[in-house]
Amino acid sequence: MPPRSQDERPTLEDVAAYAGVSRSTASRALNDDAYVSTRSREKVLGAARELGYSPNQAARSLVTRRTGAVAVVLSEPESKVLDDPYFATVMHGAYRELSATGVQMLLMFVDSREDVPRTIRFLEGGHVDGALVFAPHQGDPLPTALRLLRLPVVYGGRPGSARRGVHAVDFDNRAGARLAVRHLLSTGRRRIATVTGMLDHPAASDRLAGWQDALVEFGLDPTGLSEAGDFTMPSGERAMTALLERAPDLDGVFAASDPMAAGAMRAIRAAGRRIPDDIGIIGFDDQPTLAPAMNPPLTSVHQDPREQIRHMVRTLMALLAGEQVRPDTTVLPVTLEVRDSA
Amino acid sequence: MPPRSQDERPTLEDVAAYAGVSRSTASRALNDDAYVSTRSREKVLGAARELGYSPNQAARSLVTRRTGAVAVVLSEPESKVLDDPYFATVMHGAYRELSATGVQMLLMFVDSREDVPRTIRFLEGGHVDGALVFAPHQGDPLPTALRLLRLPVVYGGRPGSARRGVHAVDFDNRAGARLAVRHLLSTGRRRIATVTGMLDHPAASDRLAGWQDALVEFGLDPTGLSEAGDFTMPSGERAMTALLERAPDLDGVFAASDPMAAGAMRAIRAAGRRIPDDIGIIGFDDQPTLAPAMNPPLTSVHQDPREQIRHMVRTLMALLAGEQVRPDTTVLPVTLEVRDSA
DNA sequence: TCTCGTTCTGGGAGCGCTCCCAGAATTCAG
DNA sequence: CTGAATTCTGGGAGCGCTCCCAGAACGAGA
Repeated sequence: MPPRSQDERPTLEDVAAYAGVSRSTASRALNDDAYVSTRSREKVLGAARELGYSPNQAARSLVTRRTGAVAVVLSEPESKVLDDPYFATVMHGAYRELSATGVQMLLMFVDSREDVPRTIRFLEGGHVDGALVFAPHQGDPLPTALRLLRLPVVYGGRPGSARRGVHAVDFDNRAGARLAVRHLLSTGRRRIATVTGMLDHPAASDRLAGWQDALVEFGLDPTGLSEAGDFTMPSGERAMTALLERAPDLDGVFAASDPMAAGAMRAIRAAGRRIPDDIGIIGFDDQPTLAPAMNPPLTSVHQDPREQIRHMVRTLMALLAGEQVRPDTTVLPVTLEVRDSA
Repeated sequence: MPPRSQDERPTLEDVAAYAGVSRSTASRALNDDAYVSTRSREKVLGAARELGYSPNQAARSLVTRRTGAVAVVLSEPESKVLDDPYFATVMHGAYRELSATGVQMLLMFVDSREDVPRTIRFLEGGHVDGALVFAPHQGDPLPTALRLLRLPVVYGGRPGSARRGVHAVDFDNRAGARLAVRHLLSTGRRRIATVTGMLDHPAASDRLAGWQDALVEFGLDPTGLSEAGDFTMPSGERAMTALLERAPDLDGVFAASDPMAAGAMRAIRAAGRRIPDDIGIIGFDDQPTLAPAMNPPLTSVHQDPREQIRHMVRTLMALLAGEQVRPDTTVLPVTLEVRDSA
């Protein structure tokens, strides 16, 4: 064996030679397998430290057929990902949870249909051991495509093209909406409208359903009090303007997202109505940069993305460990964060 | 060679056999090397498509000593990353740019000093070919640690522990601040305060310097009109309250971030002053979810993170291609987005 | 026709690791 | 003290790929 030059990375062979043992023993010591004497183990660990050894991941995964990496896939149009701090939280949380288990995180964005084949090709290319997927839209082709892969996948949120038999971790959007509307009702309001998100989005339709639940259970008629937005601020403003025109007597609004609530507030103000005196308003998501910064601070339904990602990672890890996990959707609770807007 | 079972991934050998050529020829065809006949190339490409072949990245990088992956490192305390849509934009932009050149993106967060050794170990472990690093704090140990690695690195923003000889892409924070203050001056305001970010952050001190520049060049005295915040909303409110107490006659504020501007607005309102009538206010970053959503919509210094990441990726790619790029800091221009707050 | 240069092809080696297996060293019971 | 069980070790094979090199095929010019 030729002596290895200074600036080349040491290999397992080098560590073994330095420790005076064989390659096999060195490997066993470093991966703490059984059947290694304390003496050898210590020599190997010492040698590794001294030489600054770090295993070549490529060589390792070539033989183990494991990459030690997991993909986090965000299937959302660009604007959504950019504007929504929820995704930043998710990414950060995923990183924390994954790196705690020694797994690397690969980020992938799927902006449009054209990105799907590339993404599939990558995922089936054996670059990752599993995937955490956020693909909330009804028509999203990704979940269908993923079905055909033999790759462990856990979804964040109910996947739009939801078939049975997938692992998913969702928030209780419906209960959250009920919570918001009941709070408005409890302050004496009776004409409560809603601005919905895109209804091909399960979270949006769940929130709409929750709003309706609460009104109906109180004996109120929801007809004509719902207007569609697309989760963005301008859409909230537009929808609210329409609602105010249609039902000038309304005294409460539940917006299915915080930015839409912000838009709605502008419309309300433009119509010369006061918040919360004339109209109470509640958002959803409790975005930490937005909701408390608004004027007045926005009452909003709070969810914990960190908790969601923790569940997702735990499930994926169990799957990777070969455990037989029953495919199911875990539903996480949400709470109401009361501020000044209602 | 035993026949490969249905559910195993095809290898290059399989593709070659299917196409009736050798492994070498198949490899050349797929990597479009020179010296492959059109006939063979077509047969190989057809076989690959038919078998659903995708190369084993581990095997490839074992021999090429290239991983085809780049790390994006965010060295910021958790809260900052969570709250700042800037980072979401950066991540998304980085993904776009990198995947366009066929490079995978690995995300890493460095929340605290304890994360540094783990990060270094990973980066020197040969998992990635290079790194894009955002490490803005003065005392951040990461840049120093990275110096010792033979790994191509490009910084986003002037690295805090800035030594000469690194590649970096920064925004013109100082000019941006001047722009903001000059705008306030142009509307007749003369008592213009500033709420700064953490001053161990180069961007914060540059913005402070720009504010001072503009006042001094106009013959005004900046003394006593600056108060430190930490880029967050509560800190903006606190700083503004202090400023109003100290200088009740002030008629303009330049906040070094949008959330601080939001906080400052609350303080101004709490003091019974009107925006922009009594006091004009300008932020920095032009956060798309925040600035236009505020009441009144916030005038803010606009920067384009996408442009920054594009530059960074381009530089890193040149470095990886072995080009001799002179280490230097590229400074990108910023503009003023005028809305209603000033 | 034969040569020579060019284009193209296939086999072998080897990247750094893990896993298997045979055999050496050690322990322990009888 | 012997023979088995147990613990430990080292060498070989091979993961799937790229790269090198020798040689085959194919022209064009003598």
